[in-house]
Amino acid sequence: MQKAAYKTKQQELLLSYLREIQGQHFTAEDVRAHFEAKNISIGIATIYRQLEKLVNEGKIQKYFIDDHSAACFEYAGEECSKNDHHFHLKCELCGRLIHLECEELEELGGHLKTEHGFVINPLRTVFYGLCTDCQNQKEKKVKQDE
Amino acid sequence: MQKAAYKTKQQELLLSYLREIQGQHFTAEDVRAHFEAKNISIGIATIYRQLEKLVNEGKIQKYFIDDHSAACFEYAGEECSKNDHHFHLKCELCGRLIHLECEELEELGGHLKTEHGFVINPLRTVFYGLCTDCQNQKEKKVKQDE
DNA sequence: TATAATTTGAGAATCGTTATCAAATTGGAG
DNA sequence: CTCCAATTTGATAACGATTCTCAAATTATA
Repeated sequence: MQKAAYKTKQQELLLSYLREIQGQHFTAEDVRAHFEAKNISIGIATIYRQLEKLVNEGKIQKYFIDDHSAACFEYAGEECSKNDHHFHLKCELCGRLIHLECEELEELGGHLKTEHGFVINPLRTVFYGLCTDCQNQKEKKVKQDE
Repeated sequence: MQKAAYKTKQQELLLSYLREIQGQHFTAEDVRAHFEAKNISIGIATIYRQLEKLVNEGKIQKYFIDDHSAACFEYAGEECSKNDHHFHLKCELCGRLIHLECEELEELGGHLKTEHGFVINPLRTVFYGLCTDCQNQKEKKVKQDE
């Protein structure tokens, strides 16, 4: 038996905010700050609860980007959230999170499945490394240090 | 100027333990528990400090596997620690962490570099998904629920 | 409008990790 | 060996993100 779901003001407020910032990454604290700035009071516990619910429903994604810092969420939109299988690249230097849609990367899933018996979850998997800009910056820095 | 490095008992104890569990994953807490069991007292702060130092020296690797749970370390051995570029698969159901050495996966690095200008860091990147065993278990469970 | 189910939110609790700082240890120099 | 300065240790406090608790508020329903 499913729990009956009660609709609340807080849930609606959150959803409408998500639509506003569609495609952007945000933390629970970002949400809290947004509503505080608008003089709307929503408890942080409620925010975490609702975000978790939305994650479980597949409506938003949750990423663990930085070591032990805040979890990062993303609302990709009503339609694409379930079918959109893009991967994420995270630059370890500038912190940028890059969306990546790539056939070759999708093939990777097939390879892991057939050769290693592992079914990858693109919603959860993040590739860490250096983006183009930061590679250049790093080179410069190394030269400076020499 | 480099800080002079003083050798301490605690450092030696830690290193010899690392050699014991070479290739296995462990947390700071695991280390503490190990020494407690042997009635050797090493402060948790020291363990964290030494592990961090070894990470910076490239002697051990640090992984962020589970959401906000403890960081996971690994000592791959004196020789190979720097060249060893294996990836990790993490099963979201049973929590198992799987080492994966795979040429095709190494090619992935080349592709990301040439096509997307992104240099991947295998030490940091973890593939999430389901291992073979858990795929089967999950199927069973789904059937049960129907 | 009364009732029961559900959600909220303030604040406490948790947990891994880092910071603090006095006390202990280390490695040289004399 | 002994003294000294540099470094490391460890108990404990602090931290920050998140979860828990539970009474009060809100919601759907009869």
